[in-house]
Amino acid sequence: MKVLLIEDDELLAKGIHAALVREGYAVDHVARASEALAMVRQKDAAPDLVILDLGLPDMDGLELLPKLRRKDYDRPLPVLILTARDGINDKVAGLDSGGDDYLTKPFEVAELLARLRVLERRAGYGETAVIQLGKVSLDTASHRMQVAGGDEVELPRREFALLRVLMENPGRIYSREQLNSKLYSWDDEVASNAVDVHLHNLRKKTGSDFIRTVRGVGWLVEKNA
Amino acid sequence: MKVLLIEDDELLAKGIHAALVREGYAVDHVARASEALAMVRQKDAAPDLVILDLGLPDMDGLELLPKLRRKDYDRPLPVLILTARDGINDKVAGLDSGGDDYLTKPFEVAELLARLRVLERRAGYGETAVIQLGKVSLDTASHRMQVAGGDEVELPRREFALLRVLMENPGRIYSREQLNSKLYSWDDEVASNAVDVHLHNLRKKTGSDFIRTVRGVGWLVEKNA
DNA sequence: AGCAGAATTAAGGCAAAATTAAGTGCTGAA
DNA sequence: TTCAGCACTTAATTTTGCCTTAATTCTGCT
Repeated sequence: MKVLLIEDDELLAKGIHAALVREGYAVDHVARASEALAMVRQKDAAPDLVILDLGLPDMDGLELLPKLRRKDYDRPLPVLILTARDGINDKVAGLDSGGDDYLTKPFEVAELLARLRVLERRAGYGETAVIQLGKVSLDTASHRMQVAGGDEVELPRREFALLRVLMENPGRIYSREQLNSKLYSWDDEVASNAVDVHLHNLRKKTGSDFIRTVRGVGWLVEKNA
Repeated sequence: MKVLLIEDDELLAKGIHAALVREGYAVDHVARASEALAMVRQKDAAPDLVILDLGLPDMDGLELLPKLRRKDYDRPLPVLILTARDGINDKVAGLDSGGDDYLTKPFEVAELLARLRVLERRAGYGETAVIQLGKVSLDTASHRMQVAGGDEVELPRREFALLRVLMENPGRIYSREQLNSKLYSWDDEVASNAVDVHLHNLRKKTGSDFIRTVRGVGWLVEKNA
């Protein structure tokens, strides 16, 4: 699930960015309306959701909004609008009909995440309970995995967490440290090759070519097959 | 299934509370709107249904209604509204669209229970009164269970509540904390392995492979067989 | 060849879950 | 009102199987 974050306040952007990444979203961040339009027009890398802060330097946010939406999408592109708590609210509220939502600053990060989930659902991204990549599919509700017509296998906690991270962002390389921090809470960091072992055990189940190694950098699963 | 009862008449509240508990619901009871909002915001222990008496001391019930709903992001939160038989009815009826229901005082407890079941069903908890999964079927009205041509057994309250939660969302894993919050109300939280014991007793009746364990995560029943 | 990073393997510790049994309280019947 | 029986909780004990550790082998790169 790719999110385009349009926000010119560096600090705020950083915070939101971090929270989104932690939730497993892929995030593109831009600070100007023109860049935003460019991102939206990309063929294959277009975002699935937009978070738009009104009050950008180069264009009025409300002006940008219809342009974001106007593209020839197969889906409506849902926009979560961030706005200060003042008169602008009224205008924004009027826009709400479009399948978008808005949030007044200041807000809790948890609420932002919740609203995003609602938007996703409304836009027809059914609960992404099953991630399917190549011959491997992973059911995130039941923690079970299936390989190309084989039996369903239940994955233990850590293996599931690991595979989920990799499959939720196919094509992205995760370093050993990143995987460690995804699997372990900060206060129980692990001082050995536990991740390697879990990777090994996963590969026994997925087939050895599903998780690729990039020596010296990290691991990934391919975006397509 | 956890119900939040918002009612300032002590006597009435007591009666409803008892009836609900007898049915196997976990009940949280509050007398003021502010407390109600606090309950709804709880992460894992949020209620699944609300019974709201209009005419609270600290806030107009109709005012409270949208606030209740707004706070629940993941599912629509169904509300059963209790109201006196007078002019207010009209307004309430107008609100009905939201998937809620209302009941005019005085009413029979049996009717209240029936309406609750309707609300549950409408909110997508159980399609039907009988949930059937593999060789096990559960009648949510009579609390009876049947396994593959065996005899019908009546389940005790807690076992019923537990099995119901699991069977209403097959394929989904419930953690120990989640099950606890579904079975017990706030002021009665249990500090031991009661859930484990009920699971054990259920498995004696359903067969040991019907409820599956995901170690370190929780329990589930299979979506299909 | 040598080295660093990655893969493999096996074993032991340990936390989570299952099990059992006993005790408490409630309910309904005599 | 008392008593019997059931449901439920508590607590202690056993069992299970995941996770980590650590030692060793393998691989690709310089």
